[in-house]
Amino acid sequence: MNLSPEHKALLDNALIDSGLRSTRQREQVYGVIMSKQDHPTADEIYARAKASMPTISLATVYNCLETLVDCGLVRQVNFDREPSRYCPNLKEHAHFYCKETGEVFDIDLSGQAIHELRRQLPEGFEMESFELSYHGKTHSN
Amino acid sequence: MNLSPEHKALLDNALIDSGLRSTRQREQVYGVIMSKQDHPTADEIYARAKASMPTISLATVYNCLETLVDCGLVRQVNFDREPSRYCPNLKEHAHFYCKETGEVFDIDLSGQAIHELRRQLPEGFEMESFELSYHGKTHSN
DNA sequence: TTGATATTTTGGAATGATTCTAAATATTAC
DNA sequence: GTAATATTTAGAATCATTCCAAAATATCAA
Repeated sequence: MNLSPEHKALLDNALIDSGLRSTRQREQVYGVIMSKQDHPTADEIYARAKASMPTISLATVYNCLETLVDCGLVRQVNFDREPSRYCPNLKEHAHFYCKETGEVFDIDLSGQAIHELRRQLPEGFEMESFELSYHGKTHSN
Repeated sequence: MNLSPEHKALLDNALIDSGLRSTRQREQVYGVIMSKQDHPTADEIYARAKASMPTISLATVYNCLETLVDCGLVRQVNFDREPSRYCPNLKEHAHFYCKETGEVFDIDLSGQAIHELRRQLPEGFEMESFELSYHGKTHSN
């Protein structure tokens, strides 16, 4: 729900650019993702979306998520073969997965680090994107 | 099949260290993975293993793969939510996934790059492993 | 060897995230 | 408003993987 005017405009423009329609459900799903800085699964997004739109279906949540990812408004993040998670942070960044709690944290990457990553690719490999995930534990202090 | 004596010893030691038994099936599956420098899925490993052990079952292939991964003899590699692949290369390295052909390539990482990756983690994040995968296209020349 | 015991293998059923389907509904352009 | 098109929906289907319980095998001690 409560999508800020900026996000609403961002969404509408992205949809129009892709020749897609603006719908209540797409707004709702986008709103759910933008309104909390975490990494929910489709099920979690479904639960949050239903809170203020009780008729939305899980299939629609999946449809909307695919649309949002394709439009570049949301990032899909996978850890091993666990259910996909969705990330509102569009900056080039990495993720840290805590084995103890299952929590996921965004990790900022320095320009130097990103440069170094690109540097590793030999001739003939044309990178379009990369995914970097750390696994481990977090100290609670 | 045809597991080299070195690999056979490696496997047996690793199994004993973990309190597990050496079986024909574990040897077979390990042999299949070590005998070709690629990134097969469980299905592909099953097909290759059956060629010289027609009675092996898919469930056993999955069991053996889990064992080998747990023993640290083989790496499990995931791209998005595609079927898991298995990698004989135990060096710390990255993967390049070609969107056009579906091929997977090992990418060596310099010590500097690995150091830079570790450097990105703030206080309180204790890394145990990382996964880095590049997506893009490969020039064929 | 020969059991006795624990582990492993096996085929088939179960699971669970995701995708598909086809009908109902909403959005857009005129 | 109406026609044309896109989207939503509930439920069925998919498919990689895991679970199950029975049969086979490996290990160990005598």
